[in-house]
Amino acid sequence: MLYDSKTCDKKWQQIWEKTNAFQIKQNSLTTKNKNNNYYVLEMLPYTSGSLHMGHVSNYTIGDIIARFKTKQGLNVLHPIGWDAFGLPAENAARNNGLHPWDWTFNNINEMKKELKTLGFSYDWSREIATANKEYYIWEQKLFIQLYNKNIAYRKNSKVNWCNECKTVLANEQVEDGLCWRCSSEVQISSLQQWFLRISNYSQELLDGLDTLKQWPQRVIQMQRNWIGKSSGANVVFKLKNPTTKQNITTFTTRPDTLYGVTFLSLSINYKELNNIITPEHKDDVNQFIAETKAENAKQDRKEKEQLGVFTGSYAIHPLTGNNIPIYVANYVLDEYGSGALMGVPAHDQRDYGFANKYHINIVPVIAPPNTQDDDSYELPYTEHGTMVNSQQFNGQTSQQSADEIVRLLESKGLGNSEITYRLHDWGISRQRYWGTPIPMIHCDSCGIVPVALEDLPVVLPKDVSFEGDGNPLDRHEEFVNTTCPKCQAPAKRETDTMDTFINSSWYFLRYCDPNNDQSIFDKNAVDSINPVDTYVGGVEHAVMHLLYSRFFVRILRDLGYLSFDEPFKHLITQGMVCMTSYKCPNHSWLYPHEVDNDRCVHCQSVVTVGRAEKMSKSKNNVVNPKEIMEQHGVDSCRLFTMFAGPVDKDIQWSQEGIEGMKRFLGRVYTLVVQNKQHVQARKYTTTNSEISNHLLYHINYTIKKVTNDIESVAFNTAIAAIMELVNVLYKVDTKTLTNDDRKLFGYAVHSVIELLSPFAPHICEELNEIIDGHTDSYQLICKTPWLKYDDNHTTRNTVTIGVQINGKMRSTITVSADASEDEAVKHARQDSKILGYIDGDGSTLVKTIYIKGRILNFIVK
RNA sequence: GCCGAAGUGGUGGAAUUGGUAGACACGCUGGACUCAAAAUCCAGUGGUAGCAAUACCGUGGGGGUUCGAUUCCCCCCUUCGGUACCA
Repeated sequence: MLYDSKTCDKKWQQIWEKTNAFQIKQNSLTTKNKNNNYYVLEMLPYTSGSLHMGHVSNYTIGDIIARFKTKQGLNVLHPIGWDAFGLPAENAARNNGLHPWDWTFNNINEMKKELKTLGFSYDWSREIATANKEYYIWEQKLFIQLYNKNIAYRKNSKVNWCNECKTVLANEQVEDGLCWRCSSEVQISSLQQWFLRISNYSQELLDGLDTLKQWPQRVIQMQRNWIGKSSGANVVFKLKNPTTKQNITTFTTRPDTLYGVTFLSLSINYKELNNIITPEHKDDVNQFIAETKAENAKQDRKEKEQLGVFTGSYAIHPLTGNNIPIYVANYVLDEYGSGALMGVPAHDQRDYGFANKYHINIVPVIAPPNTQDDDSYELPYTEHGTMVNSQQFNGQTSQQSADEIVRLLESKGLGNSEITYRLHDWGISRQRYWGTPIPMIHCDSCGIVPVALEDLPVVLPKDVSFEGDGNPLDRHEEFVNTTCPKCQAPAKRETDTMDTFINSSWYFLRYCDPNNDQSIFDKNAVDSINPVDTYVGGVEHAVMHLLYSRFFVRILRDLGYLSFDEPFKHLITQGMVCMTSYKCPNHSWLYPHEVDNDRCVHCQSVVTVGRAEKMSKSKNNVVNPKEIMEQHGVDSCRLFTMFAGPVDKDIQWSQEGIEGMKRFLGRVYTLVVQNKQHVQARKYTTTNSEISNHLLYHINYTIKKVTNDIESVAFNTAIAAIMELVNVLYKVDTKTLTNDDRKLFGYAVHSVIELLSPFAPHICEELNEIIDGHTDSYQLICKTPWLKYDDNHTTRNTVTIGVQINGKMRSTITVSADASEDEAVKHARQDSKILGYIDGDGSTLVKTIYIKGRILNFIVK
């Protein structure tokens, strides 16, 4: 190895920093420059303590694009910051006695140091941390505006409650229905909490998905299903012996199946339930409810058997007047629809199972199309078809009948058409310390009153105690006790803080104007470079973070802060970095370096080698980026994570793999340094010699391939193409070349550095300096323009195509790229193997299929 | 459970959108260089049979469409991500 990655990495990182190579000028963020501005963003890191390989791969993807777009002449914004609020900081405080503030900012310092040794092209002057009051003041101001517009509101909602710890538990803190800390049983209790009306935007968030042409289809699909629009109808069932004035309203997406309703089922929390159960069924139903609640608290997501119990009451079918038994069932959701379902066992899988179990009637009302009267068909039949057993609708198609049945119900006042969404309002209250304080005050006489704007920010106090139960803010007298802004009477401050997803729903806008202390951000600056052109992050954020950000941009738009609809134009979701785990029978999980030849280095026991899975500290299957950088250099590591596979797939860490990358970089270094004179004398010329044509093809083909592959985020194949070019250049014997061809060869070698520079920026800067450092025109390679290609030289003149007999590969022929079918057939007929099949005994050629440049297929009989 | 993905040699992966399966790497084998090793360079490398030419098999499993399927359709298996208070 001729070059020393350690000193080289550091040298260029310092030069980039000293020359402010990646800072973008604030005055360039004006809508006049919109076409020349480009925004590359990676999801902001949570301040967990140290970087892991997932971060490295995430930020490398963004960095490659940022460097590529810069070389293409665009004005690139590439910022970084910290997602600093959240539960883990509070857990650290309880476990280690470290204040969340200290824990978080120590972590930021450490991670920042590590990030800087990776040489990413960040504009560090725009760094933000969401736990700073300069950041969260704007969330508080916004919250008050949303409260005044009735987008923020309070309602009762359920939480996991641990009676032992006297605290609300996150879902993550509940294990098998038990508190993770004290293992006591978790209760579900109800609290007044703050919500944002994201449901007002359900339809718009759904429609917006159609405009996101550069998002992965799977993410679009997940969001679409998450919003979960269904069109259908409300159907009202009156009670047979009314014990309450309330009718039961059910929601159905299939009003066409109404005549097949043979039971109703209610959720265990149905509000009128007590009035519906008959006295003789009370004990059964109450026992069932208790069992179901216990079962639900377990939170395992295994398949649960559909269970129910009869209430003793009957409803009246709105069209037939039949008696319909009413059940309570464990599979009815109370958040969706009205908490009541109409059961149509003949045409719904779940209802069918339920009816069979409890011996309820099954009445088919839709037959598959073209079914004869005496045909039998399998139930449940869930498709559309022809109406049967449905009075005047018999014989019609079910699609047509659906509308007519709804109209009939409407005329009787027993139903209406309705659109529902699965998406429900966003609960943003957290009964926790480490978050943005919700700027509200509870006054005995005035009720809920927003904090006066001039009193913002409501600063999160530092002097809190984590000894004791619940939210530390509740015990902070100074914080809690305040005066009502309206009547000046003593009042209590809201102690709930905001969900951290709020912090990450708008940070990308603040980067555009991070130091503004007059306003959340300058509208012109934000409009000049948004939506974010390329956004890179994990697919685990497909729904929540990415949906909340889309919601926030719409809120801000409607308040006049910006003038676009969608936050992210192109979304790249990257996979996880995985690693094999090793377990020793005596020493539990081992680090990779504790394993030698599948044996534990401590006790020589044979270790269990697990499948590669997400790197996690608990399994010791982690590699520390810091050590890798020191051992192998930044560029090898970047190259490995990008070469290991497509960016959106999980990659498996491998020691051998990174050594291979190091070897490749060594080859590049040697190639350039050994041919220094030719590269310095480089010139793009053509002499029409064989070698000249050969080089021209490879130069232009590779530039085109790498350019297109970066545009389509296929970094693994881009790197492979550069490797191929390097292999080709190694085979050239420069001694036999003419002077002109040698200059072209120099150009080819130089193009390797240019093309590789977004991927391996440090070594390419070094080589660029070795070649051109002494010249007047020298500039950093991160600033030199991206290479152009000549499309006349990106394809070969001759191609080798396959020759098939009846679709089976039998031979290949080499013909000119645009050879006609006749020419190709003529060539193939000179091949004795082929000839044997075509003109062999008893075989006749019946058809020839020729696809230019691809395949020649003879069909013989 | 529900929603969304993935499955190709010993390994990671490639395959211009239905057209030569295995590019590029890792590993392995052999060779060159060396007193030797490392490093480097060169060559070979899907499986089975064969000295070879070649033949057959082969993209998680089973079926289908097609002259031709890793690619399109149906069924199944396994693994992973999300599931609204982890971020």
